Amino acid sequence: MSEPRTLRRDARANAAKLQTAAREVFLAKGLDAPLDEIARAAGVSTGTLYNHFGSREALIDAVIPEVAGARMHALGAAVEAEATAAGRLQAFVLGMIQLQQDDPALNDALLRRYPDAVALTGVCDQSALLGRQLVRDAHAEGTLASDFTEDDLLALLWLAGTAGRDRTAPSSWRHVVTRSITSALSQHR
Amino acid sequence: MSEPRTLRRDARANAAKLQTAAREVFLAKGLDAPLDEIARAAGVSTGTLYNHFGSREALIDAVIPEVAGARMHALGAAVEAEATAAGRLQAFVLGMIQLQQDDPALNDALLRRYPDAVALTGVCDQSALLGRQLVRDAHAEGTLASDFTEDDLLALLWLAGTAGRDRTAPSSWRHVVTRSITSALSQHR
DNA sequence: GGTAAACTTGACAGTGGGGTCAACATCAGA
DNA sequence: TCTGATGTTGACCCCACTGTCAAGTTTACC
Repeated sequence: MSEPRTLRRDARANAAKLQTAAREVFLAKGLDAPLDEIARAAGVSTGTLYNHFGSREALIDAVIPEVAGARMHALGAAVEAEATAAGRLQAFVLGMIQLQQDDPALNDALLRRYPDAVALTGVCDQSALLGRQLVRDAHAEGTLASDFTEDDLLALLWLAGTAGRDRTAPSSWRHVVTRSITSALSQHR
Repeated sequence: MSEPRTLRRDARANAAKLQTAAREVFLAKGLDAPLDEIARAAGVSTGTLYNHFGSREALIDAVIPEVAGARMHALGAAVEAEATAAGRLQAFVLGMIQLQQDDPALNDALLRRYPDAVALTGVCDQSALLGRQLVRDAHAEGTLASDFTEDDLLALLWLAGTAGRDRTAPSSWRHVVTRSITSALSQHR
């Protein structure tokens, strides 16, 4: 791969089929789905997959950032709609948790399980930055306990993501996690 | 295995070496350590390990409940020493988290990663019962928010255990988790 | 329609674990 | 000391997955 700038028609079709299959399989099963399965779903051999993408990370990067970006964008809009910094932070946290639960791939992305997927990592970095900003805003507004730090927010989301990945998690992990943020938000003195 | 009630001297020695090795390796690396490694540490082949114990679960059960029981017992004593139900609950949570962090094997046990290790599961059940009782006591005492349930406590410990297992966990997960219980304890109206 | 370049295939090797078994070794007791 | 019951060995098979490559197929262009 790489030298010829235009792919042969069949090759282009295969690449497209692979991307479609990858999107589906990744979204359904998470970013650690067997590449085998993606190749099979695309009706192509694993060799072809490697020929086109060379690594799991590259395949992820070719497919997931777009989806993740769109989802994050939508969440960003919902967050903006809130009137107060406290409201925005809460909307952000609940929205992120929702995204993580709905979509194993996004969850894996946010947990940074594949740091070599650079494009995807970029999307996550942005969302982390947004989260940090929301924490700062809420602090400035005086509606977030000052000992709830930016890192605490990221840890909270990490916990939620990790719990969401694990089928053996007791279901009330949600209570525990959300209590942590809501209590920090209601302690505005 | 099984019919002869007295093992040959060398066989007994091997079983003992295996138990010692298993204790060490399990405590150091968690209950999912390769059995290979345990056999090697005992100076014995994997066949011998299987000959004596037949499965990972059986080996775990032969070795870990004793340690786990002792640790839990010590924690129980420390908890008893507290004057109030709130104090006992807090001591229990912090103590459990400490145990989970200090000892991957105990952590795996409490997360019930090997439910077929029945003896071990028994020990965990007991500690769960103690936790539930402490929640009920604190509710009765009026020092624990009534929407913090027994299941919430178990979920909290599950979260802590899971975070502790994962080297990629952001370190402030501890803040997040402990805030959840401390806020529920300080909301006694 | 023939040919070279581009592409695909699938069998294969590698990894890292679980578990088995026929052949070999050792022990205990007569 | 000899023998058979008891134990042990480690090569071997299994699984699921990653990644490679020589041989075969298809396309694009003359």
